[in-house]
This record gives sequence, structure tokens and C-alpha cells, in this order.
Amino acid sequence: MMQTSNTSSAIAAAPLPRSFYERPTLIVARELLGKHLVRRMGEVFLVGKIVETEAYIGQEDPACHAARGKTARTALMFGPPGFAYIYFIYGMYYCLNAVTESHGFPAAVLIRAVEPLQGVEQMSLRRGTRRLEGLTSGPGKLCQAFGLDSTYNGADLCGDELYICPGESIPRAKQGCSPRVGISVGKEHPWRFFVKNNRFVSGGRKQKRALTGR
DNA sequence: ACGCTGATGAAG
DNA sequence: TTCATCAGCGTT
Repeated sequence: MMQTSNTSSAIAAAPLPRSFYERPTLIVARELLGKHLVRRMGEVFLVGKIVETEAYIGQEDPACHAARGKTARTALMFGPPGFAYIYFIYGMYYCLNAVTESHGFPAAVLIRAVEPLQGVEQMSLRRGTRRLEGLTSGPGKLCQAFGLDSTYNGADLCGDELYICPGESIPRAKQGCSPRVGISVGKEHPWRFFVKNNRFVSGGRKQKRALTGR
């Protein structure tokens, strides 16, 4: 049976079914809040509760990577739902998305932040910091903490290495939404979702500045 | 406010 | 082939 230790107690939950992802992206983005992102390395588990997401929806959404059509990079977004789309950005970071909607319609949910639940030591080592807050509060940070890079691009989120399973359900009243972070187009859509008053939500630089009034 | 860093895709 | 752009982060 599965080993049990302080750092890697077994996760009994099964991955969300593919049908979870094969729905309107805004619904998936909201419902992913509270779910558990899991990376399994043998008997060691890294687990985080998703607390911030963003929806990128189709070729009509100018901020969506697939807005200018299907390319080698964006082909995964056009494929079947429930797979990981991981891209490299700003020369240093990776970002994790879950492909949504039906095969042929390009859309995905960016996982922007998680609350560390399990494997904190591993995450701290990869991140090079001991500070719990800030360990996974951002799309680049969480990929670094979870050790996710382009080798996981296309990974099946319904598989057993990198997957998302039911955690808790976040009631609508505890969800917040806002425009998406760090984009220059498509700002009119409030397609960023987060768990209110959760300290692991990134917010992004502009939003932090906005909160402090600068 | 900037430097870091490299893939991407549009322009030529 | 060059070039601006970039769904970010850390330091200043």
C-alpha cells in the first residue's frame, strides 16, 4: 500500500474526469478554485489547493495564446480537454494551464496560484525560499515549486503523475473576480478568479500597487 | 522601475 | 533574418 509519512501521506482522491474540463471555460475556471493540484513522484506527493485561476477563451479573446490561430505552440489548446498546456515565458518561467472545452475549440484555464498543502520542503528547496507565503503565489512560482517545465507540456491531467482532484468546493460568496493580470489586451473581461482573503493569491504587481494606491 | 532571459510570431 | 512582445519574478 501507499507509504504514509509526514511529508507524503497518500492522496486518496481520484483525478477529476475529462468531462469536468469539457465545459465552458468560465465555469471550469470558477470550479477549479479549491481543487487540489497534485504532482506525484513515485510515493512522494506535492499538493496545493488552487486559489487563483484565469480563463483564456477562443480566438475571439485577444489575450488568448490561440487568438491568431493554430500554431505549433498553441496546438494543445485546440486539442481535447483535460491536458496540461505549459508554456515558457519571460525567458525564465513556466506557466501551467488546463485545456478546456471541446476538441477543436481553443481554450484553457491558467492556474495562477495554489496554497501549499503537502511537500512544502520540496517546494521550498526548488524555490530557494523558506517563506511559506510566496512559495506558490504566482503562475511562475508554482511551476518552479512543483518542478513543472516543458517536459510536462501535454501531460494528461486525468493521469496519475500530474492531475487535479476534488478538494473543497468554494461557495460563490467566497469567490472574487477581476480583470486578468499582466495582459495588454482583453482587459475588459473579468476572467480572473480567486478565493477571497486567501493569502496565497498572487494578485500580480499591478494589483498589489492598486491595493496600496500607487 | 528595471533587469533578467529566451521562445514566439510577425515583418521584411 | 531581425525585432518587438511577452498570461512573471526579484531586487531596487
